[in-house]
Amino acid sequence: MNEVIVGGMRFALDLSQPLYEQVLDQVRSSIAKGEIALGEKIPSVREMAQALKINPNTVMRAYQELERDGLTETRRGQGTFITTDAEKVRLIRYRLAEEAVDEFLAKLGSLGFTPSEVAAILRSKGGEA
Amino acid sequence: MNEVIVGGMRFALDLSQPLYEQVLDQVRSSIAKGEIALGEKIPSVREMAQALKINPNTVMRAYQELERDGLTETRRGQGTFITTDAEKVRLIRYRLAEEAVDEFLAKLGSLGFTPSEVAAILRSKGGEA
DNA sequence: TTAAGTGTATTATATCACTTAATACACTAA
DNA sequence: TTAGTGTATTAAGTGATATAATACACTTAA
Repeated sequence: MNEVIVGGMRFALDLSQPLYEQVLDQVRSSIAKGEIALGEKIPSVREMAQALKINPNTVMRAYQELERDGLTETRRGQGTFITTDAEKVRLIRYRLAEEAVDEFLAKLGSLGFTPSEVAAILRSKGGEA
Repeated sequence: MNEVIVGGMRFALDLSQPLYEQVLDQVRSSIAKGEIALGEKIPSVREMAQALKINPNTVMRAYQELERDGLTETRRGQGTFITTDAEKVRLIRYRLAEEAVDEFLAKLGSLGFTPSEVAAILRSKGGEA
């Protein structure tokens, strides 16, 4: 398994993807799902790095991207905090969903599947869709 | 644009992805869509490389992966040909679709979307879904 | 037999993204 | 003052990707 729980978030890092992306995705996912309360402090760069056994610079890269997205606010000397703007979280969550949908439809389209065929596949997988 | 047509396939290479993957995806897509007839010969490694202005080794890597997937058959001294096994093409096409669906559902799930919400987003995008 | 065109293999080199390491600085709170 | 924050810098290493230059085995057709 190799799972680590830090700041209420579950990490299972592997080598299939850049580490900073995995950290970024996990934190973003926790925010989007509302598993972390707005305004809450997330683990410091050093604490996260030590817990995940990766370099602080790698954690920094993930944290900086979160701030660029507006999902976190960093306060020098204090730490990194989830934004208190619920609307911002909602918008980013929906934007990420749209990107995933577009990418998905493009990929299925490149395989020659029509929209109704896509719907049929989805029904056979995810329950009702 | 920077589009190139080779062997009836349209290529628009960029730097967002490995070149060999882009070549692989394009050829595979053409096969899956039936834009290339079964048993048909595709451009030689050297011809493709010259047309796309990339290294023959890079084309080779894409062609070898196609053969490993069973989508092509290579005949030393003759060239690379699309498989004549329609069932094999059908299976691989569906396998790729399933992979895309699983990845898509996982990503939306990590953002906290329920299956019905996913369906709603799809309806608002791709027509009916 | 020869020549041209196939797939294939090898070796070397270069570049880039990613990651680590070590260190230092600015700021905040106790 | 001290410990814990975010942040910046410089150096180094690794692996994937891509190119370059050659060479070899095979097939086809002249």
